Amino acid sequence: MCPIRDIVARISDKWSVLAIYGLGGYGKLRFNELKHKIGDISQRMLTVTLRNLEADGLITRTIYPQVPPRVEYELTELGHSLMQQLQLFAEWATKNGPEIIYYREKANKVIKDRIA
Amino acid sequence: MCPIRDIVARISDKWSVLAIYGLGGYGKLRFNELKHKIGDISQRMLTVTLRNLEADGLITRTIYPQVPPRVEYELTELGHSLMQQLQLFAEWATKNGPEIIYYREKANKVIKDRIA
DNA sequence: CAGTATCCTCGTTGATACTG
DNA sequence: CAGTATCAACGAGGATACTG
Repeated sequence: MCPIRDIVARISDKWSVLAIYGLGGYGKLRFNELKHKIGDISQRMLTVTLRNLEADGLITRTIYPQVPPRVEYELTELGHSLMQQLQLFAEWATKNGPEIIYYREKANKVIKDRIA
Repeated sequence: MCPIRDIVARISDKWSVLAIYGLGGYGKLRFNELKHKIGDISQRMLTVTLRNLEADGLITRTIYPQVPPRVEYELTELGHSLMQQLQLFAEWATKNGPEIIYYREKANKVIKDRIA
């Protein structure tokens, strides 16, 4: 319905963000290189995520007809634009994250106290 | 592990964003007022979402000891700060959303063509 | 190497019913 | 009014095995 809600849904996906960050920070990457940068992503989810990002015009997928296969992923201009937005948000999170964590732990403590 | 990832996870939640937007746009709101603004959220999910946001110090929850009960929710300063970040992102989405939608539909078309 | 195909689990969500 | 409690369903996501 709402277009913004639609975009946010795709963007807010954990794996999408990590993939974009990976490509944004290192430029062109092969499948397993990116997988290694992200670390704890399954092969399946990386494939799905990359296909979605490609369908949205955020990354390009270049296949080199070799054996063994070589596929490289890279942010498009649109992808870089999004990356910059994410970067802005990351700065906010870095600055305000500790305060949120502080409140969150304080709330947890209350719960623990109730149990005890 | 990563604190940013942690914050993003909470922020990227669909209902959290909509609740923050509701409170950001209308100021102080009662439970059912907010529920109505959001529209398609279940009572349960609104309760859960608001509790989480409260625990993170993003909103305040004020109970007025009356019958029937009256509870008001409002963004904290931290919540407003986050709201501004979301606003920035919304602007980006408004500007670039159509392009993403365009690519996405084009990709869907290809898939449909393959099936046909 | 870069996937695809399958299965299976686990968490999130929604519906429903009840309450201070 | 503003919840809480419970349950059931659904789908995202992980593990594994196979392939061009």
